Amino acid sequence: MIRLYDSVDGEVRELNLRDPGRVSMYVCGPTVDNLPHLGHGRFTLVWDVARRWFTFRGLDVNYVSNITDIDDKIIARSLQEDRSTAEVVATYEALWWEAMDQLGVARPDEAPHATDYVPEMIELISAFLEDDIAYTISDGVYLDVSRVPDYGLLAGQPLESLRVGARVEAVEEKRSPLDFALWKNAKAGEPSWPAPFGDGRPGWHTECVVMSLGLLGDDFDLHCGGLDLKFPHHENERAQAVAAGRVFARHWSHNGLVMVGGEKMSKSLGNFTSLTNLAETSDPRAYRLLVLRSHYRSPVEVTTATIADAERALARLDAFARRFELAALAGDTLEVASRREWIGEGAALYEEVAAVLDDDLKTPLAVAMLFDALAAANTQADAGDATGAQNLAKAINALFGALGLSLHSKEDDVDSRSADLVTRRDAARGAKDWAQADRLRNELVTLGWIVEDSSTGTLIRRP
RNA sequence: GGCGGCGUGGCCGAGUGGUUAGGCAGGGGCCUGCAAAGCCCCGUACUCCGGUUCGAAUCCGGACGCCGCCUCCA
Repeated sequence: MIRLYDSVDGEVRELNLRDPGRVSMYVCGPTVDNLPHLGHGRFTLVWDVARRWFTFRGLDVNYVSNITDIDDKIIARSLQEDRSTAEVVATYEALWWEAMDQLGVARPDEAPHATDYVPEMIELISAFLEDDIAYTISDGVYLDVSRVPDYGLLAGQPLESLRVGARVEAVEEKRSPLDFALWKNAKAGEPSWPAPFGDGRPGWHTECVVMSLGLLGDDFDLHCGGLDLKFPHHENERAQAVAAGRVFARHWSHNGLVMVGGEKMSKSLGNFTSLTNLAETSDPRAYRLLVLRSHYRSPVEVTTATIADAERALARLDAFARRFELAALAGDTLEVASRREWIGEGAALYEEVAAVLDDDLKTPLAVAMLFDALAAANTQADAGDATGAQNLAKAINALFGALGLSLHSKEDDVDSRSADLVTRRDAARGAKDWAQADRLRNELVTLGWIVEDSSTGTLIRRP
């Protein structure tokens, strides 16, 4: 039984699935108008972990996450870069998937593009106009939120208090400042699609409702995204579904934001670090570990210091993997618990970790338990209980793998010159010729190796 | 102004009515020819003021500070 916080109820409750054993989840994806930043990294990591965990527990997960490929920002970028919106989209979408691969975020089962769903959006908007739920003004078509029962459900506020808080009205013709654009009339030089209510392009809130319902069907299980999308984006998605008489998401879940210097990281504040830059300056697994060590709903401060902290913790995990010769897990294939062996203390560990992860994905607790288990396995091995330690180590590896974190004990390619130096050093050490052994060690260090002595002789690895 | 959330040891970051979260850093020890790496051990913290309680960092009230959303944002 999986329990998860629901953003509408404001409490943790059992994940009540439409079809038992199957999870349909929709995660609001990026607008590809710029380099993906750490905030995007967090939401993709958080929901990747959720997906992996559900799968690990034997649920059949259908994971859909969109790519927004038409939007004001994309148009602005195409003007700025003096090339077509299609080229802008191609560039930044490629960078997006590259960043996802580097983070070890598994590809969604489906990654729909907004522009592939324009006919469906037009159909929906036409129906709204027919029912007078939407209205046309000079620059486009808007949804009349007063026609939507329970508008404000996600915001946790009634329509009236939202209206009071609404900021400067951009379009005075709107009936209410809260009414939002379903369709934006085409301007010269902008991409547009023909529609009975005028050529133009879809508003942001319309694509997600069409794609989520289209691919997952009515009453799908889980709608996820960053906390900053809760209102108005998700509110407006839901408003359209309700207005169309469709049953929308059974559960809503939102991840906390990435903070930098106490402020939210965002495109609009311009205080972002790109994932591309992160991958260049650190082991991408460090960010996953950092994300796992904070609860998904909490804000997390990401700095070079906290990333470096995670990298050092990772070094310890890697050393553990080397000691127990653990297989590298957590690739593109999602792990499933039933395919692994759980023996002795490993089985007990799995029970404990599963209990906290099933309960609102308490990854920080799970990670703490895994570190405790790591120390226990080391102690057992030191005491000579190789079998017990190995069982525990395998479980630890499998559970980190379940969360998408690979403890890789990868072998570095050793060139013949280095291999020769290793052989000669072992010979020198055998002959207790310490001066020669130290000289050979220095040579290896100069070649960029970390040199370690072991019971089987000199070991070298890359930093 | 409305709604939501937060304030924990040097840093990051969990959790909880009374037993050490965990990681990193730091200290000690083991191993080692010396190193390196690794392993083991060590921290008694919870913004402030009241209250409830045998007992609160954990519950309640208040204060102060901070953050998010109400505008595009993951």
